Amino acid sequence: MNLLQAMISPQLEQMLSAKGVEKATWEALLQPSRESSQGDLTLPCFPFASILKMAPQAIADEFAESFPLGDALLSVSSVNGYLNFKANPEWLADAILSNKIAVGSALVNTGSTGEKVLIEHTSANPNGPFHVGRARNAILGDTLVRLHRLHGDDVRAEYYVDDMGKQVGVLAWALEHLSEEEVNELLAEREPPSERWLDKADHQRVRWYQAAQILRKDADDEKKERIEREIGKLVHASEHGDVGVLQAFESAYTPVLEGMLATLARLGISYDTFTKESTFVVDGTVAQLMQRLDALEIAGTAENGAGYLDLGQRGLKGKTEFFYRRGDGSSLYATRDVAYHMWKWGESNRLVNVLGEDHKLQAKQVGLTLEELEQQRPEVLFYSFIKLPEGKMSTRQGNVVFMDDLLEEAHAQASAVVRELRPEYDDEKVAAIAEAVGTAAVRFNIIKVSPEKGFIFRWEEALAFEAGSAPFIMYAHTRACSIAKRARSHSASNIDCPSAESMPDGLVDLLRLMCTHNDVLARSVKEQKAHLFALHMLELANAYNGFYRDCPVVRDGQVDGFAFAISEMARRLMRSGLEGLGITPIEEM
RNA sequence: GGGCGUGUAGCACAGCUGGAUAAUGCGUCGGCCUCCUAAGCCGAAGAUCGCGGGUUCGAAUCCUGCCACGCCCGCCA
Repeated sequence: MNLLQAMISPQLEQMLSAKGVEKATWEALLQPSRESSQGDLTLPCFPFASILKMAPQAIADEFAESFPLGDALLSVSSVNGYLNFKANPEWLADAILSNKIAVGSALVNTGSTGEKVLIEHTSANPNGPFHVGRARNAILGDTLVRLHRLHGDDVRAEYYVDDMGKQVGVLAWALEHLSEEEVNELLAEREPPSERWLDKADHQRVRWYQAAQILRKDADDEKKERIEREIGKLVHASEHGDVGVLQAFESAYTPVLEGMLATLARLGISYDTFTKESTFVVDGTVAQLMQRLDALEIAGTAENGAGYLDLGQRGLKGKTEFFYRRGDGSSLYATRDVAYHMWKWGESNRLVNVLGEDHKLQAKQVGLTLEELEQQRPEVLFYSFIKLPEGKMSTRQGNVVFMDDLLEEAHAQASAVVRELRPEYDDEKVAAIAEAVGTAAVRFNIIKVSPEKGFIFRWEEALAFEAGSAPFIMYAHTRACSIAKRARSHSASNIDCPSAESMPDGLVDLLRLMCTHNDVLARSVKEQKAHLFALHMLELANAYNGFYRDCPVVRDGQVDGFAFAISEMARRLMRSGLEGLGITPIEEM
């Protein structure tokens, strides 16, 4: 609790330095109490024992005895060598009601922190619809974008469009050379495409891509060779910046990308800018970059003229050669990525990338190369893949759960719940609630676990609507909304803060939690850990439910001005926090 | 073989810049709707923190060895 920490630190410093304990030795030790029953901040006194030649318990006793309480503290106690500081809830209430807790907005760039952040996420190859595995990137990335905005950073969400190279080349080749009948025949053994997505280009065109992949693997040798030659020619042309080929690629993938973006839009995910990979080839910066790399001390040349950096000299273990130019002189994906990052550094002063764990080595190579060019490396958030109980998801092989299908299913199940619980709602209202709840549940299920944890997708977990899920937080928010609606139609008493002794637990817990809200957000953004904030939002909702239980706002036609003011502040924090997680804060459900 | 990551109650997951009785959800068992939305609230049971060493006043957290799982080790993207 930074609010409290700022209050007691000067006093602590004075008392400890008088005893000869430097600030550096205790500052990091003062931390939030583990158990809320213990207090709000705790200082373990064990490390001081050897300096002061006293038992930890005795040190804690002495400080507890002499520490001045002032307005902010309710108590300072000594337990087993720990010094526990408990905030006075009256002081916390005052801090909350005098706007010391920032509510913020996840939807607009206020730039109040002065920090400019460019977050690149998703950047999926535009060759087919999003499956749940690929969507983890977008959900993680978009949540980071929103949390940074909520925190007050000036954020730009960027999608790097892979508009050249093999994947798009295969798609373009297939659309050019394969008829619908051929595609259907090649995919005859696969599950037929869903009727639902007949008019969605990502679902349609991916079949051409899949059919081509089958041909590349299973056709007779002569045909295989011919296909590889044709695709290779396209890829080669694209990598040399052939404008005609790049345009053909673009018309092949654009409808697919649009379909993918439509899926993401349903999840509330959008981008500020799209940058095409080919940009840096066409404008010559990649060629310039390769010349600069050639001149580096650690650069080397292979027999066929290919260029590489020996990153082993910079500490890279394992395979130390990083190739940035092929024997034919063309660039590689990673080379273009270096050029892209150099450009990005010109656009922003903090770079964050969201990448799958399979990109770890590549990101390291790009990072080391950037440093070699006297640039900084970006911050990277890696995530593990989402697997199906049957194994890994793969667009190529077709064993996937499509995001579009998951969202439909989520909507349907949420809809069934609303109809059962609120039979009085009309169809339109049910649909709106079901959409908000369904998409929120899907997002939250992914965001609440830490990214490096690989997890297995299970329908029943993705569609959980109970405690521990998005609807739990949404529900607490609707409670606050309905209280507000009711309170506004009654007369209210003055805002008089009750005495600390008369406050029920539910109120105290909520006050304390609200006072950590900004701390958690700051840490979440600093460390790029969205799940910390997600879990905090669950706690906030839980605390609001406790407040709801213990503190009636409207009683006997009279509004308790203080309780209402606290409820309103909690409602605003829940609202902006929900938006920060990409959840629509609906007012009824 | 090498590099990186993960391993915490039946299941899932937090904590991992060392600090008190390892937090939470699902599931299980028991209680609460004449009272601001019960998608809720209250309570109970359930954990050799993968295994073995080490450092420390103190280890789920740091070091080390081993085991299991995942990802990577292309002049692919």
